Amino acid sequence: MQLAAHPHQPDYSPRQNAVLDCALRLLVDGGEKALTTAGVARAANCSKESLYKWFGDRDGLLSAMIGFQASKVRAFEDDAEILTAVTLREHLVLFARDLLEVLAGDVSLALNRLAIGQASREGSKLGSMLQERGRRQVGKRAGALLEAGRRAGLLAFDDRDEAYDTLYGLIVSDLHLRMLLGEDSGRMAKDFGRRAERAISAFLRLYGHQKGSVQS
Amino acid sequence: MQLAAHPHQPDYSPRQNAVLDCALRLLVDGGEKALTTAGVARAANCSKESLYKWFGDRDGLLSAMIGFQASKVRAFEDDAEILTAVTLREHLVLFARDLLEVLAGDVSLALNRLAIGQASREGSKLGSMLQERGRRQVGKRAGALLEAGRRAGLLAFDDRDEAYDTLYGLIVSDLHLRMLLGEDSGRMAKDFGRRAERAISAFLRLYGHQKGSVQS
DNA sequence: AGCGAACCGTACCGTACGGTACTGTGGATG
DNA sequence: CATCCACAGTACCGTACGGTACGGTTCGCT
Repeated sequence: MQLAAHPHQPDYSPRQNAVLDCALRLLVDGGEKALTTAGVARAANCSKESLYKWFGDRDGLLSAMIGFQASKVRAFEDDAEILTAVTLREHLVLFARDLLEVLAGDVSLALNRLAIGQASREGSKLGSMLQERGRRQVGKRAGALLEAGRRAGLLAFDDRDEAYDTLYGLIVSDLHLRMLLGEDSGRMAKDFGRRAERAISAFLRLYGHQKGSVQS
Repeated sequence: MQLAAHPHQPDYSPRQNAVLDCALRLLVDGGEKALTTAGVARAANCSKESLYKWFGDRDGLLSAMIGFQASKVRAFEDDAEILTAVTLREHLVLFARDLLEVLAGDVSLALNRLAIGQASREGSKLGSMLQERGRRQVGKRAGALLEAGRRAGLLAFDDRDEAYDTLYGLIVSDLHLRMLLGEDSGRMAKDFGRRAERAISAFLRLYGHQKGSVQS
């Protein structure tokens, strides 16, 4: 039998999605402080009563926003093509660039700031939600890529999670945190290409199976 | 009269430092939401009026808290001893462990959450303050270590900042962000040793001079 | 046309917070 | 002892927000 596409997700109506979109825009522009129920209602041309009817309370709205945003990221399945040393490198670099651009996105930054702000009090679940919906998805794509590279004899590692952790660190380092702290993300976005190349070169030197290191 | 030790820092009185300590404790326990002026005054047995007299307003209090906490981290100057491949590795592993433990500290986590939460609105300056006081200090220590390693012929790199960026990424990866998002820092703290060893091994494979495999 | 559900707009309530003003008090100084 | 000062404690004010209630309107259904 066929399972529902998103069993865990309430999957709101188009109207409600539009409201969530407005709420996200509001959050991006003004931070969490600007995300008031009255503000969302005004921006989305809906009533506060409807907000509470649809999302329960403010926390419900926040959770819905995260779920909504996560539902917009496409799975980006890598088709199983024949990997060579060159194509693997290309795929890795592409992955690195995509990852950096996702992390630098203003919506991503705003949601991460929101979840981090709520992480202090117990039982917020926003952090784990973002972790689950965000990083796990990205990690799955990277994991498949690494696995394919190993099957093709191009990569050598024992623990896939460990290799992915190294890959992630080489690509991102503390750049994500610095952007979260307010450093201008647009200014550093022009270095993403060079950074991705650098990180993948290092990763391949660490985990590549061929003897001589290759670089472009 | 004796000059102040830190010209850039207001350098508050002992009483005010005690108040800042109470405020930090409050922030660690309950997050930013719990850090109210009335709460700080109650916890520190002082009056709100004194708080405003000493720190101006709430933002001044937050800045003072960051400055106060930063003033407590010691510079940790590495003495210029003769580096060998073994001692360099030991120093790097020690640095990695220290870095991880600092990042996992509850005060550090709370302050980073605070700064990130304030980063959305313009002109907060808290993020850059934390960046300046925190990472720059750590980076200076690491930079000196890397430089010493290069002078001793044990490391090979052109750009010190780039090498440090790689080192940082290998050590921390997304662990800092995950802790900021609420993941239990205590549970993962027991892996810091293994993680530090792993990261330094990888770093030395990338930048070590004893074997081949070096290029720009 | 009649009806009811969904919903918008707004007014309202309780609360909590940032910031200010006032009063009392202990302690130093002359 | 008289004076001054820094401070604690508290009461107070304006505001803003989360959440609720209610009247009016649209729209689909019978």
